[in-house]
Amino acid sequence: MKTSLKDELRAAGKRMTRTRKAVLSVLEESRFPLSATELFAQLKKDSVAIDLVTVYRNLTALKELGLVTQLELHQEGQFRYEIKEGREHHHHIRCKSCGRIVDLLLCPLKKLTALIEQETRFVVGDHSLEFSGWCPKCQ
Amino acid sequence: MKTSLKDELRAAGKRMTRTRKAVLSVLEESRFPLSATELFAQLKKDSVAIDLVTVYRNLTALKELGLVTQLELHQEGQFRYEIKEGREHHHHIRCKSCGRIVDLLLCPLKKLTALIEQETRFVVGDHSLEFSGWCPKCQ
DNA sequence: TTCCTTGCAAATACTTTGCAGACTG
DNA sequence: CAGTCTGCAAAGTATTTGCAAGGAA
Repeated sequence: MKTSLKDELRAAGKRMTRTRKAVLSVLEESRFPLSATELFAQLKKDSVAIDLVTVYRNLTALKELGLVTQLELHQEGQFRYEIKEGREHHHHIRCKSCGRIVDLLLCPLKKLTALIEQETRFVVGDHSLEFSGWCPKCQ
Repeated sequence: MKTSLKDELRAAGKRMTRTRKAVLSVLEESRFPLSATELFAQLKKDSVAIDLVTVYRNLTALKELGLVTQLELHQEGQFRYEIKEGREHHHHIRCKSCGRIVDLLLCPLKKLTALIEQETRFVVGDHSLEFSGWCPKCQ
Protein backbone atom coordinates (compact mmCIF):
# COMPACT_ATOMS: atom_id res chain seq x y z
CA MET A 1 0.00 0.00 0.00
CA LYS A 2 1.33 3.42 -0.90
CA THR A 3 2.21 5.99 1.73
CA SER A 4 0.22 8.54 -0.21
CA LEU A 5 -3.02 6.99 0.99
CA LYS A 6 -1.99 7.66 4.57
CA ASP A 7 -1.20 11.24 3.65
CA GLU A 8 -4.56 11.70 1.99
CA LEU A 9 -6.28 10.40 5.09
CA ARG A 10 -4.28 12.71 7.33
CA ALA A 11 -5.03 15.70 5.16
CA ALA A 12 -8.71 15.04 5.82
CA GLY A 13 -8.19 14.66 9.57
CA LYS A 14 -8.57 10.88 9.32
CA ARG A 15 -6.16 8.27 10.65
CA MET A 16 -4.57 5.24 9.13
CA THR A 17 -5.69 2.50 11.46
CA ARG A 18 -5.23 -1.22 11.61
CA THR A 19 -8.66 -1.94 10.17
CA ARG A 20 -8.46 0.80 7.54
CA LYS A 21 -5.18 -0.65 6.37
CA ALA A 22 -6.70 -4.12 6.16
CA VAL A 23 -9.75 -2.92 4.21
CA LEU A 24 -7.59 -1.02 1.73
CA SER A 25 -5.30 -3.98 1.35
CA VAL A 26 -8.14 -6.36 0.45
CA LEU A 27 -9.55 -3.85 -2.02
CA GLU A 28 -6.16 -3.39 -3.62
CA GLU A 29 -5.74 -7.10 -4.15
CA SER A 30 -9.20 -7.74 -5.58
CA ARG A 31 -9.63 -8.00 -9.32
CA PHE A 32 -13.27 -6.94 -9.09
CA PRO A 33 -15.42 -4.68 -6.90
CA LEU A 34 -16.39 -6.23 -3.55
CA SER A 35 -19.54 -5.97 -1.48
CA ALA A 36 -19.17 -5.15 2.20
CA THR A 37 -20.00 -8.75 3.05
CA GLU A 38 -17.44 -10.19 0.66
CA LEU A 39 -14.81 -7.80 1.99
CA PHE A 40 -15.71 -8.85 5.52
CA ALA A 41 -15.42 -12.53 4.60
CA GLN A 42 -12.01 -12.00 3.05
CA LEU A 43 -10.81 -10.18 6.16
CA LYS A 44 -11.99 -13.07 8.31
CA LYS A 45 -10.11 -15.43 6.05
CA ASP A 46 -7.02 -13.27 6.50
CA SER A 47 -7.54 -13.53 10.29
CA VAL A 48 -8.19 -9.81 10.66
CA ALA A 49 -10.28 -9.04 13.75
CA ILE A 50 -12.91 -6.59 12.55
CA ASP A 51 -16.64 -5.96 12.81
CA LEU A 52 -18.91 -5.72 9.77
CA VAL A 53 -19.96 -2.29 11.01
CA THR A 54 -16.36 -1.16 10.88
CA VAL A 55 -16.09 -2.40 7.33
CA TYR A 56 -19.08 -0.26 6.39
CA ARG A 57 -17.74 2.75 8.24
CA ASN A 58 -14.35 2.46 6.59
CA LEU A 59 -15.87 2.06 3.16
CA THR A 60 -18.01 5.14 3.72
CA ALA A 61 -15.03 7.16 4.91
CA LEU A 62 -12.87 6.06 1.97
CA LYS A 63 -15.67 6.81 -0.44
CA GLU A 64 -16.10 10.30 0.97
CA LEU A 65 -12.39 10.91 0.59
CA GLY A 66 -12.63 9.82 -3.03
CA LEU A 67 -10.22 6.93 -2.54
CA VAL A 68 -12.84 4.30 -3.23
CA THR A 69 -15.73 4.12 -5.70
CA GLN A 70 -19.13 2.88 -4.65
CA LEU A 71 -21.11 1.22 -7.40
CA GLU A 72 -24.13 -0.96 -8.06
CA LEU A 73 -24.09 -3.70 -10.62
CA HIS A 74 -27.10 -4.44 -12.73
CA GLN A 75 -30.01 -5.88 -10.70
CA GLU A 76 -27.85 -6.94 -7.78
CA GLY A 77 -29.51 -4.90 -5.04
CA GLN A 78 -26.34 -4.14 -3.09
CA PHE A 79 -23.36 -1.82 -3.28
CA ARG A 80 -19.85 -2.80 -4.27
CA TYR A 81 -16.62 -0.97 -3.64
CA GLU A 82 -13.52 -0.61 -5.74
CA ILE A 83 -10.25 1.17 -5.03
CA LYS A 84 -9.63 4.14 -7.32
CA GLU A 85 -5.88 4.43 -7.16
CA GLY A 86 -4.14 3.42 -10.33
CA ARG A 87 -7.32 2.45 -12.11
CA GLU A 88 -8.89 4.17 -15.04
CA HIS A 89 -12.55 5.10 -15.11
CA HIS A 90 -14.33 1.97 -16.30
CA HIS A 91 -17.50 -0.10 -16.11
CA HIS A 92 -18.36 -3.76 -15.61
CA ILE A 93 -20.14 -6.76 -16.97
CA ARG A 94 -21.53 -9.42 -14.68
CA CYS A 95 -22.51 -13.00 -15.52
CA LYS A 96 -26.19 -13.67 -14.83
CA SER A 97 -25.37 -17.29 -14.15
CA CYS A 98 -22.22 -17.47 -11.99
CA GLY A 99 -21.88 -13.83 -10.94
CA ARG A 100 -18.41 -13.35 -12.39
CA ILE A 101 -17.54 -9.69 -12.82
CA VAL A 102 -15.20 -8.40 -15.50
CA ASP A 103 -13.93 -4.87 -16.10
CA LEU A 104 -14.69 -3.15 -19.38
CA LEU A 105 -12.08 -0.92 -20.92
CA LEU A 106 -14.33 1.34 -22.87
CA CYS A 107 -16.50 4.21 -21.78
CA PRO A 108 -18.02 5.98 -24.73
CA LEU A 109 -20.14 8.34 -22.71
CA LYS A 110 -18.17 11.53 -22.78
CA LYS A 111 -19.74 12.72 -25.99
CA LEU A 112 -23.11 11.59 -24.80
CA THR A 113 -23.00 13.75 -21.72
CA ALA A 114 -23.18 16.90 -23.80
CA LEU A 115 -26.22 15.55 -25.64
CA ILE A 116 -27.95 14.64 -22.41
CA GLU A 117 -27.28 18.02 -20.86
CA GLN A 118 -28.84 19.58 -23.94
CA GLU A 119 -31.83 17.23 -23.83
CA THR A 120 -32.62 17.53 -20.15
CA ARG A 121 -30.96 20.77 -19.02
CA PHE A 122 -29.47 18.80 -16.15
CA VAL A 123 -25.83 19.23 -15.28
CA VAL A 124 -24.53 15.68 -15.44
CA GLY A 125 -22.45 14.59 -12.48
CA ASP A 126 -22.01 10.85 -12.70
CA HIS A 127 -23.12 7.98 -14.81
CA SER A 128 -23.22 4.24 -14.46
CA LEU A 129 -23.05 1.83 -17.33
CA GLU A 130 -23.35 -1.79 -16.35
CA PHE A 131 -23.98 -4.86 -18.42
CA SER A 132 -25.05 -8.36 -17.58
CA GLY A 133 -25.00 -11.47 -19.65
CA TRP A 134 -23.42 -14.91 -19.73
CA CYS A 135 -19.70 -15.47 -19.37
CA PRO A 136 -17.83 -17.93 -21.58
CA LYS A 137 -18.13 -20.75 -19.04
CA CYS A 138 -21.86 -20.31 -18.56
CA GLN A 139 -22.97 -20.02 -22.17
CA MET B 1 -55.93 -0.10 -18.71
CA LYS B 2 -55.97 -2.29 -21.78
CA THR B 3 -57.69 -5.64 -21.85
CA SER B 4 -54.55 -7.10 -23.36
CA LEU B 5 -52.88 -6.99 -19.99
CA LYS B 6 -55.54 -9.23 -18.56
CA ASP B 7 -55.09 -11.61 -21.46
CA GLU B 8 -51.35 -11.73 -20.94
CA LEU B 9 -51.90 -12.56 -17.31
CA ARG B 10 -54.40 -15.28 -18.13
CA ALA B 11 -52.08 -16.82 -20.69
CA ALA B 12 -49.55 -17.27 -17.89
CA GLY B 13 -52.13 -18.76 -15.54
CA LYS B 14 -52.30 -15.55 -13.53
CA ARG B 15 -55.39 -13.61 -12.62
CA MET B 16 -56.38 -9.99 -12.90
CA THR B 17 -57.20 -9.14 -9.33
CA ARG B 18 -58.27 -6.02 -7.53
CA THR B 19 -54.77 -5.31 -6.23
CA ARG B 20 -53.04 -6.19 -9.48
CA LYS B 21 -55.33 -3.79 -11.27
CA ALA B 22 -54.54 -1.05 -8.79
CA VAL B 23 -50.77 -1.59 -9.01
CA LEU B 24 -50.85 -1.50 -12.80
CA SER B 25 -52.98 1.58 -12.75
CA VAL B 26 -50.56 3.53 -10.56
CA LEU B 27 -47.63 2.45 -12.71
CA GLU B 28 -49.45 3.51 -15.85
CA GLU B 29 -50.10 6.95 -14.50
CA SER B 30 -46.61 7.61 -13.22
CA ARG B 31 -44.20 9.65 -15.29
CA PHE B 32 -41.18 8.02 -13.69
CA PRO B 33 -40.26 4.60 -12.27
CA LEU B 34 -41.59 3.99 -8.76
CA SER B 35 -40.11 2.15 -5.81
CA ALA B 36 -42.33 -0.39 -4.02
CA THR B 37 -42.69 2.05 -1.14
CA GLU B 38 -43.70 4.95 -3.36
CA LEU B 39 -46.18 2.76 -5.17
CA PHE B 40 -47.59 1.63 -1.81
CA ALA B 41 -47.90 5.24 -0.64
CA GLN B 42 -49.76 6.21 -3.80
CA LEU B 43 -52.16 3.29 -3.37
CA LYS B 44 -52.84 4.41 0.20
CA LYS B 45 -53.52 7.90 -1.09
CA ASP B 46 -55.95 6.41 -3.59
CA SER B 47 -57.65 4.57 -0.71
CA VAL B 48 -56.73 1.16 -2.04
CA ALA B 49 -56.60 -1.45 0.70
CA ILE B 50 -53.40 -3.36 0.08
CA ASP B 51 -50.41 -4.69 1.95
CA LEU B 52 -46.83 -3.76 1.08
CA VAL B 53 -46.09 -7.46 0.69
CA THR B 54 -48.76 -7.71 -1.96
CA VAL B 55 -47.23 -4.77 -3.78
CA TYR B 56 -43.93 -6.60 -3.88
CA ARG B 57 -45.55 -9.85 -4.96
CA ASN B 58 -47.44 -8.16 -7.75
CA LEU B 59 -44.37 -6.32 -8.95
CA THR B 60 -42.42 -9.56 -9.02
CA ALA B 61 -45.18 -11.34 -10.92
CA LEU B 62 -45.50 -8.53 -13.45
CA LYS B 63 -41.74 -8.41 -13.89
CA GLU B 64 -41.61 -12.14 -14.55
CA LEU B 65 -44.32 -11.78 -17.15
CA GLY B 66 -42.32 -9.05 -18.81
CA LEU B 67 -45.03 -6.43 -18.31
CA VAL B 68 -42.93 -4.35 -15.95
CA THR B 69 -39.24 -3.44 -15.89
CA GLN B 70 -37.25 -3.54 -12.68
CA LEU B 71 -34.37 -1.09 -12.54
CA GLU B 72 -31.92 0.55 -10.18
CA LEU B 73 -30.98 4.16 -10.48
CA HIS B 74 -27.48 5.35 -9.83
CA GLN B 75 -26.46 5.01 -6.15
CA GLU B 76 -30.01 4.74 -4.88
CA GLY B 77 -29.83 1.34 -3.24
CA GLN B 78 -33.35 0.23 -4.09
CA PHE B 79 -35.33 -1.09 -7.02
CA ARG B 80 -37.80 0.89 -9.09
CA TYR B 81 -40.50 -0.39 -11.40
CA GLU B 82 -41.80 0.94 -14.67
CA ILE B 83 -44.55 -0.32 -16.92
CA LYS B 84 -43.30 -1.52 -20.30
CA GLU B 85 -46.41 -1.20 -22.41
CA GLY B 86 -46.23 1.59 -24.90
CA ARG B 87 -42.81 2.76 -23.81
CA GLU B 88 -39.62 2.53 -25.78
CA HIS B 89 -36.46 1.16 -24.28
CA HIS B 90 -34.84 4.06 -22.46
CA HIS B 91 -32.72 5.17 -19.53
CA HIS B 92 -32.92 7.82 -16.83
CA ILE B 93 -31.23 10.73 -15.19
CA ARG B 94 -31.80 11.53 -11.53
CA CYS B 95 -31.14 14.80 -9.70
CA LYS B 96 -28.62 14.36 -6.89
CA SER B 97 -30.30 17.19 -5.03
CA CYS B 98 -34.08 16.75 -5.23
CA GLY B 99 -34.29 13.23 -6.63
CA ARG B 100 -36.28 14.18 -9.71
CA ILE B 101 -36.12 11.49 -12.38
CA VAL B 102 -36.35 12.21 -16.08
CA ASP B 103 -36.45 9.79 -19.00
CA LEU B 104 -33.75 9.90 -21.63
CA LEU B 105 -34.66 9.27 -25.23
CA LEU B 106 -31.36 7.98 -26.45
CA CYS B 107 -29.68 4.65 -26.01
CA PRO B 108 -26.55 4.43 -28.05
CA LEU B 109 -25.52 1.04 -26.78
CA LYS B 110 -26.55 -1.27 -29.54
CA LYS B 111 -23.28 -0.89 -31.43
CA LEU B 112 -21.37 -1.13 -28.20
CA THR B 113 -22.78 -4.52 -27.35
CA ALA B 114 -20.92 -6.13 -30.22
CA LEU B 115 -17.66 -4.55 -29.08
CA ILE B 116 -18.19 -5.74 -25.53
CA GLU B 117 -19.00 -9.27 -26.62
CA GLN B 118 -15.77 -9.24 -28.59
CA GLU B 119 -13.76 -7.84 -25.66
CA THR B 120 -15.10 -10.14 -22.97
CA ARG B 121 -16.53 -13.17 -24.81
CA PHE B 122 -19.66 -12.73 -22.73
CA VAL B 123 -23.05 -12.91 -24.38
CA VAL B 124 -24.63 -9.63 -23.37
CA GLY B 125 -28.17 -9.89 -22.00
CA ASP B 126 -29.05 -6.57 -20.46
CA HIS B 127 -27.47 -3.25 -19.76
CA SER B 128 -28.21 -0.31 -17.55
CA LEU B 129 -27.20 3.21 -18.27
CA GLU B 130 -28.09 5.68 -15.59
CA PHE B 131 -26.98 9.23 -15.03
CA SER B 132 -27.16 11.55 -12.08
CA GLY B 133 -26.60 15.25 -11.87
CA TRP B 134 -28.41 18.44 -10.99
CA CYS B 135 -31.74 19.37 -12.50
CA PRO B 136 -32.50 22.89 -13.69
CA LYS B 137 -34.13 23.86 -10.39
CA CYS B 138 -31.25 22.62 -8.28
CA GLN B 139 -28.34 24.07 -10.21
C1' DT C 1 -4.45 14.38 25.68
C1' DT C 2 -7.46 15.06 21.96
C1' DC C 3 -10.79 13.27 19.21
C1' DC C 4 -10.98 9.81 15.70
C1' DT C 5 -12.11 4.96 15.56
C1' DT C 6 -13.85 0.55 17.05
C1' DG C 7 -16.95 -3.15 18.85
C1' DC C 8 -21.23 -4.41 20.44
C1' DA C 9 -26.05 -3.89 20.53
C1' DA C 10 -29.81 -2.29 18.40
C1' DA C 11 -32.35 0.06 14.95
C1' DT C 12 -33.78 0.95 10.17
C1' DA C 13 -34.74 0.08 5.27
C1' DC C 14 -35.82 -2.95 1.69
C1' DT C 15 -37.37 -7.37 0.33
C1' DT C 16 -38.84 -12.26 0.88
C1' DT C 17 -41.23 -16.29 2.98
C1' DG C 18 -44.89 -19.20 5.58
C1' DC C 19 -49.40 -19.99 6.43
C1' DA C 20 -54.38 -19.92 6.56
C1' DG C 21 -58.25 -17.76 4.76
C1' DA C 22 -60.37 -15.18 0.57
C1' DC C 23 -61.15 -14.68 -4.14
C1' DT C 24 -60.98 -15.52 -9.41
C1' DG C 25 -62.22 -18.10 -13.29
C1' DC D 1 -64.13 -26.45 -6.91
C1' DA D 2 -59.09 -25.78 -7.93
C1' DG D 3 -55.59 -23.10 -7.79
C1' DT D 4 -54.17 -18.40 -7.38
C1' DC D 5 -53.90 -14.45 -4.45
C1' DT D 6 -54.01 -11.80 -0.12
C1' DG D 7 -53.08 -10.14 4.65
C1' DC D 8 -50.62 -10.70 8.70
C1' DA D 9 -46.65 -12.12 11.12
C1' DA D 10 -42.10 -13.04 10.90
C1' DA D 11 -37.68 -13.68 8.93
C1' DG D 12 -33.80 -12.31 5.94
C1' DT D 13 -30.43 -9.19 4.01
C1' DA D 14 -28.09 -4.75 3.50
C1' DT D 15 -26.91 -0.75 5.88
C1' DT D 16 -26.90 2.79 9.65
C1' DT D 17 -26.76 4.73 14.41
C1' DG D 18 -25.74 5.25 19.66
C1' DC D 19 -22.59 4.77 23.08
C1' DA D 20 -18.65 3.83 25.84
C1' DA D 21 -14.06 2.03 25.58
C1' DG D 22 -9.76 1.89 22.81
C1' DG D 23 -6.17 3.80 19.86
C1' DA D 24 -3.52 7.12 16.65
C1' DA D 25 -0.99 11.40 16.35
